[in-house]
Amino acid sequence: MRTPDSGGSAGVGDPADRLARDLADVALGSGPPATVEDAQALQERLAPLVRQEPLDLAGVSLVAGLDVAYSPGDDRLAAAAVVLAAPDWTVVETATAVSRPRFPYVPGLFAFREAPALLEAVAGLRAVPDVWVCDGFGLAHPRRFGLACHIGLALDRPVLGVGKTPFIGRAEPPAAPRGSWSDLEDGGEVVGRCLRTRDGVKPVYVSVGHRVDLDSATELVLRLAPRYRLPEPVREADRHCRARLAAV
DNA sequence: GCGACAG
DNA sequence: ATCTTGTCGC
Repeated sequence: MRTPDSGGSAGVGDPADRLARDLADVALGSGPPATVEDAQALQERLAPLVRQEPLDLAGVSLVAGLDVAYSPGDDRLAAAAVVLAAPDWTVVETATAVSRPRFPYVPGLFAFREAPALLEAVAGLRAVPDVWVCDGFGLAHPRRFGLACHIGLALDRPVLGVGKTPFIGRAEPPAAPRGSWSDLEDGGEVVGRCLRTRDGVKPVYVSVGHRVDLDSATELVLRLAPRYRLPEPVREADRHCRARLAAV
């Protein structure tokens, strides 16, 4: 039985566990931070909890994709969580949630806008994916704690981020062939990878969210994008959240 | 100080 | 994110 002084791995009284609960509270609606400063401080406290570790790709049979779409007319937004099965990435389950943004769009604080709705959609899923793919960044973030990290810690599952346009850092253009990549560097450290998923087509940016490493993330994204620039989970999630919004 | 800035 | 036509290329 676990007691407060039993020591060892994370218990409910642990600092790490407290932070994880703070994050879940924020993400699930006990209210966003009151100020930009509070939000940034929360990210700084949580960033050290991100873990990078190899992911056994041979054991990956279910992959989830997450994305959000905004309504042109009103202030609604729709989040989608989709699950695809290996090896051909057929969609096997989808869940969506419609809500309103509770935090303004501030570069770097993106997650406080989208994570609540995304986690609401995730809660409607029955499957247990082996790894999750977010539309956005993870460690490639000013405080090394982007959306993919928020989701990763909230779920305590392997998560990686795929961005379409550069946010922070610098990367040399990868060679033209699909599979070529270059380091995305910021402040003297490698925070992600600039990866070419199609011959001669604009690259994507891959970064670690939680419980994966860059090599695993890169290889997985490549496998998830056999035909289009963006990985299938992200494309499907994008398709579903838009459809949900259109479906009044 | 100024510009840049995921979705 | 969203507002937006046609067009070049595989």
